[in-house]
Amino acid sequence: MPELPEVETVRRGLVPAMEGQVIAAAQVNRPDLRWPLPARMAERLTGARIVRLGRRSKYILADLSTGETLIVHLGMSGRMLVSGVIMGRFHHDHPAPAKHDHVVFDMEGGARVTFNDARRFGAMDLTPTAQVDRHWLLAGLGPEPLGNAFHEDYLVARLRGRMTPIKAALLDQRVVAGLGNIYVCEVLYRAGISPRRKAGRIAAPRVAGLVPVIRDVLSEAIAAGGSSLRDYRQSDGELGYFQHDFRAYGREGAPCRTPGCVGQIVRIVQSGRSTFYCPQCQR
DNA sequence: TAGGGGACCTGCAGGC
DNA sequence: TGCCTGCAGGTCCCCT
Repeated sequence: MPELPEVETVRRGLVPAMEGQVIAAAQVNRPDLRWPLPARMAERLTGARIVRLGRRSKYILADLSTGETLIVHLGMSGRMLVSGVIMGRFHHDHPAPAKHDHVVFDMEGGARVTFNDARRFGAMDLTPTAQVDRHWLLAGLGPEPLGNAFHEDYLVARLRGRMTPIKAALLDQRVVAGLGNIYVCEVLYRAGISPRRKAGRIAAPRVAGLVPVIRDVLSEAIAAGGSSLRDYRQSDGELGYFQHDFRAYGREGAPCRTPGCVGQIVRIVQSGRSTFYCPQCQR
């Protein structure tokens, strides 16, 4: 799935087409995504202006003039595709409907935003904007990794005593919100920490050292437009480029890129998820 | 309470 | 060419 950098890239791609614009029509083609879409969603969205398009973790949040916020999660294969905008100008040419186009937003300005999700792991919900932080999907999330609440002391304290592998601990959205399988692999590779290590057994200075690495990896990925693997595309259909910078993920059998290391990247399975790391230099 | 694994759904790649 | 199998970026839920 799109992880934080991919979701942020999608959000930025949607801003010109959606922020400040009125939803002229919303069409629900299939209401049974991961969970059923909210009741009368099309009616509740039609005529609403999107006041602000934000993000929390891997969720896109569209604050509406009606006092509600539309929460969108892309799941593993969800896309928000924009049509009808070329070089910042609106027109009314849209591609033919495609399989898995589950929700379509026609904006008053002429843009069309289509939510397409083959695997239907994605989700949408509507909730009062004033209470969005208390929504059950968002209430338990940890701090944003690029925000001020995520710092060295926090992470050291949060992982103290935890006997789960560091890989699983960083994937825990209650610890830090927005990391997924790919970027956790990259972070641990750059930090030189084995994904098998028990989180609570890693020395505090090394745990603290994860914070700037996490920030760097995510910032670089956002700057590159995310990474395009299998299902993910940006909102304009373009590919992201960060996958070209992967040092561990997907490189099973390839030589380690750490200077002076003669090891090879190996793939193991942790909690049913692929983990890529170098056993030589990740300790 | 924490941790591990299964399930959800569909498309794609690779092997036969 | 067609069928079968395994795998995939997330996250909830159940069991231990």
